[in-house]
Amino acid sequence: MFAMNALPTRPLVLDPHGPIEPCARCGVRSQSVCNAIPDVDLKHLAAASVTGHAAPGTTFISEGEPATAFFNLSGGTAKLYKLLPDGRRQITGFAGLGYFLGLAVSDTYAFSAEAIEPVRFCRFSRPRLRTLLDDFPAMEQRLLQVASSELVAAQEQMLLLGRKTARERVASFLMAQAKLGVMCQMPRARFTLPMTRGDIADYLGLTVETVSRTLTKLRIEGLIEIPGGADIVIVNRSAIEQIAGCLV
Amino acid sequence: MFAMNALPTRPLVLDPHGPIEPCARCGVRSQSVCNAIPDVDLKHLAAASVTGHAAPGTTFISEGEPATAFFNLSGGTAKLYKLLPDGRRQITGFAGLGYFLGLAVSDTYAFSAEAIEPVRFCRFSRPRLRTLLDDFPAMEQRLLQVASSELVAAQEQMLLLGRKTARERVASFLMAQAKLGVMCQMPRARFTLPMTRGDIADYLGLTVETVSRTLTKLRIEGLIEIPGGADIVIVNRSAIEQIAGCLV
DNA sequence: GCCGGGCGTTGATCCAGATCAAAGCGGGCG
DNA sequence: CGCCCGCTTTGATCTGGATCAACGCCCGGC
Repeated sequence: MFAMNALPTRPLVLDPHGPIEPCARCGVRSQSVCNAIPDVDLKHLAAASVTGHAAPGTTFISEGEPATAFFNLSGGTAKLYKLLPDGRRQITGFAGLGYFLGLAVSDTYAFSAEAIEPVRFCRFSRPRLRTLLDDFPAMEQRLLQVASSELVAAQEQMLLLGRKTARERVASFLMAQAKLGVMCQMPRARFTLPMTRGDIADYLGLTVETVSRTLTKLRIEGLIEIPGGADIVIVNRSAIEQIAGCLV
Repeated sequence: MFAMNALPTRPLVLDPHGPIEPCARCGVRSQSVCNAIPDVDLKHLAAASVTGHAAPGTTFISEGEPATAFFNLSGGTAKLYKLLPDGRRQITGFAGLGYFLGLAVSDTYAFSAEAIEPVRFCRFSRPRLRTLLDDFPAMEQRLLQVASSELVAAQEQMLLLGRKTARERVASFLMAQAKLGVMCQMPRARFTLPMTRGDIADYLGLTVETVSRTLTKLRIEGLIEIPGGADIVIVNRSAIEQIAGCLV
């Protein structure tokens, strides 16, 4: 809950004698809004959603289309973006494991979502989710938690887009990627970027050329290594953090 | 609710025979999350909050400080901003009537808030609000609605900051200001900006000079008029909308 | 093996907006 | 009333990142 105590995280260990239901065996339930539903009620959760998938390059949510459903990612990564009429694109975020997609007040999606790695998801129709939320206020509470933390992330991104230099943006991005999925732990020194340079550029409000040049510069300075185009090794974490300009 | 039907808006008309309580007489209840609380329970709402105010220039929320309370604005306007260590500032939004402030997952505020017009607010301590939300799930639902729409606005602002030109940013800003508080109606052709050029610059990711020059250019082109420094008249709305690049 | 296309890098040049500088212009206060 | 200070505007110049251009690499299809 926004600034309230976080709900306890459900351990990944599964009860082998428990019900054999999709949701009970879901590996990402512990990381998603679904863990607000108690085990005994998982059948309602399973009944409210259908699973699906999207191949890389596939757009499974289109900005402006009627918002008929919500998605909960159970595998892969997607990019979320908005377009200007002339094709300029701003990626507003990358959605990974457990990410809940589709929060929107209006009747149409406010952004598009395209898979960049093979994506698997649970799909909730609007009425189904509404019913589910009415039955399980804890899930609504969890959604508010999620929305609040995304809001904080969005504000951080506004600071980046409005006031940081290219160098600071790239450093911030690298630190954020290093910390991905490693809650409350040391950021990983090595990781693989699932997105292209073009995606990074559209996320950071830069051009491909600037992203490439900036990464090269950091590499030449010995702050990072780039073994393969997509792999990054943070050699000097504190320097990158300092360039990033704040915690992030 | 995110993409669900909006809750009915409570009419401003007050029952003269109703209870004489601060919340019952609150002029902005109809526009705030408080209207999720039914009339008969207003005494709980009133008991959970205390009113306060902040003079222009006063910072009443400081980024990084312990998040001890939430605020609901009942008068005036505030700017919300984040700072970089060297003083660069990004205004993430302006909070007006009925705006709910303080949504944050962590224990500290993620942004600062400073009054730009005399601000009046209701202040909820965290435990009090938690109790209130547990007692009135409808209010939690309303908060999720609010958070979702702010998220959409934040994404729109990311598009602006990452991909729009100065001219497009200023035009978008003017359209947004024209539409402020005029839900589902025609935007006002004339309005007064409560913030300085510097604030606008820090909101749009530009400098004061660029904001000033861009406004002057729009004025010379006959698209707007600027009778006093703070007053704006939209002369050619469709042209401004077109420059803004999309609905906004 | 060869070809083609997407991605990434690097170089040269350009320009929108930043920076530096200075002059109006109110409006509050002594 | 007049001064002062903060806001705004305008002008001159500079520059970070965009744009334009070209090439290398990898990989998948034939």
